[in-house]
Amino acid sequence: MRELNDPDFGARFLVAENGSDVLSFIRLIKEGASTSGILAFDFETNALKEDRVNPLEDSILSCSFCFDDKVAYAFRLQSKNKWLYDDNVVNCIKEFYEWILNNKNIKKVIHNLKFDLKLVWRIVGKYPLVNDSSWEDTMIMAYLLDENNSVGLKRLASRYLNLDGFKYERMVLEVGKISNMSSLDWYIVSQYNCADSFMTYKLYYVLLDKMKADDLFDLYEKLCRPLLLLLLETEIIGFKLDIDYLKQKRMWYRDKLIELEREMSKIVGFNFNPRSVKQLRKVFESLSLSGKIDKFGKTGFSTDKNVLAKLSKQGDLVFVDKLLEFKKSQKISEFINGLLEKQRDGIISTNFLLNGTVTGRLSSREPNLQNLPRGAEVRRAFISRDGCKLVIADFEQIELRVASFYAKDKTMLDIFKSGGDIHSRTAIECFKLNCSEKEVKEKYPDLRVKAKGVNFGILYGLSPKSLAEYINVSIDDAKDYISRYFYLYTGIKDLIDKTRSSVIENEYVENIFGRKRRFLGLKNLVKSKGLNDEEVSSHLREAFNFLIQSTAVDICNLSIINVKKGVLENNLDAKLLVQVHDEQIWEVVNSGVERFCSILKSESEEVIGGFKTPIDLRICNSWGDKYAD
DNA sequence: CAGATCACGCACG
DNA sequence: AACGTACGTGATCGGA
Repeated sequence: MRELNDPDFGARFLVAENGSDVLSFIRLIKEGASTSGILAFDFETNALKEDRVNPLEDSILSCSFCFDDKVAYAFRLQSKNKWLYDDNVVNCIKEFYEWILNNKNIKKVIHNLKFDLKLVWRIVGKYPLVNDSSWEDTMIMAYLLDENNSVGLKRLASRYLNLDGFKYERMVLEVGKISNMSSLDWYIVSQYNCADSFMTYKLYYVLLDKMKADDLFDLYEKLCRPLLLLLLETEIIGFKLDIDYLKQKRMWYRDKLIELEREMSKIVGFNFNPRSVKQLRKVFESLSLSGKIDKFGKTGFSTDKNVLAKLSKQGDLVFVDKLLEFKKSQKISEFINGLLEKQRDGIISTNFLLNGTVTGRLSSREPNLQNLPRGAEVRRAFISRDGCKLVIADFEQIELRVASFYAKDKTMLDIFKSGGDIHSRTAIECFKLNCSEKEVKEKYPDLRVKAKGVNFGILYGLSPKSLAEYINVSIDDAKDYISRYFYLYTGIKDLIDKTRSSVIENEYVENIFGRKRRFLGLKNLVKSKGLNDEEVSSHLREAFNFLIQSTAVDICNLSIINVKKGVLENNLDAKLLVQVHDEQIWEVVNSGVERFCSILKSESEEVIGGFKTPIDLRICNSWGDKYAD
């Protein structure tokens, strides 16, 4: 055993040097954690740089533990995915992690919970479920307290604890000069590891107090923590892919892109790379098309698909259409290639971030499963495992419903209550249509689409100018439409005004679940620059949109948690595979599908008492089935 | 010459 | 610019 004390931290950092040290550490930690009721822990893996880390594959180098503010323990685990100890010690280590998993009387505190629990899963093959309240994530706690700043452990330590965790990072980098931890001096890594679990331990109490003071504890306990554990399962099990289909499509698109490239070169008269904006501009010039483009970026005129679509409308331009086709195929093939690269044994697993947005939405990374192209082309590859179905649920127009809920707008509430068509109703009012709601869809489908744009645009805080551009009318007409909209839905207008004045006064907005979006310094900004300043109005738009977007997504996520709890209570086998904001996909064993669907309905459609949020529910074999009409 | 960074474009709700 | 995201590609630039 070696002692690497840190006077700045005021703590002892103890490092095991052999198997018997490990065994005695385990005894001490069990004893200490049982007494204090809390255990912070942290793993180091072989990748130091955040963007290269993969907890399902990287080597698990070491772990550290801290159960009071005096001492932290660290011991090594593996090197190149091989255990460093004999079987007896390895078994004790595994048993120790099982003990941690099973002991619900001890609070386990981790910075970035899902990451470390994936490593635990690799070691013992188990993970905690949604209803286990003995796990805490300081990263998510910090995020709820301050969505505007970094939630990195070192930054938090300096912000909240006045500790310089960065010094260890500097030491590690100094010794290593590279980002691969496995080649580093072990004692430096251990010190670093100890510092992490020590800081996590200390941070927990500080953040807990702050959360309670800020009324965020409920949101954390009822939503964030269960969601973390639920998504842990989602990420561990992954989504099954039809690999043969994807490989076939990859080939098909490879040929198609080459062919399109050839055809375009022939028209233009020289070879060029259609993926390059710079080369594309030259091509446009040589075809005398550049003069018709009125959209510009920092480096020249735009060649994006909207520009191309405009050009295409002006005349019969084979080249432009081929380029549009090329861009679309190029994009799809990027998705296909990405999936094939990242899948393992036919399973694709994403990483959901709970702190990836300022609105409480999740984000999805490596790969992003929340932005797959609509339609069956790519989504057809996402299939259920043998003996299972996919149950796909979509909340219908949840953001507009949330707006009507806050606004208590009678007109809008009535439309939703009676199952009316909100877009048609808006179209009638804005465009002075003289027909019934039902007739709009048939008689004026294009106006209904525009009204849909208005409905969503209002939630984003759209201006007359942008509306004018969007639906191609004069700014005066757009102004007229907007005032008609607000005349029809008076409550929405009031809600927007109320939200604006309240965010200026308080410098934050808060939704019904207590989630906050903070705008520090807004009051002074308004004072010095006025309400029409671009920065100010952008904050005000964001504030209103936050209220709607955050509430909608909190409802969706709470429904997921309720459904999963119902699944466990009823002993069903159903696992969430992916969440795309207002869409959830579950994998359900055939025999339980019917019961599952009724649980899903009952747990989703009234998350807030008295406020209905209906869902559209489908039973599918693949994600693409949704689009097969 | 590998790697970081920017600009662009585009996929989703 | 009408809110919130992730990411692949090409071009460019400066340091090993």
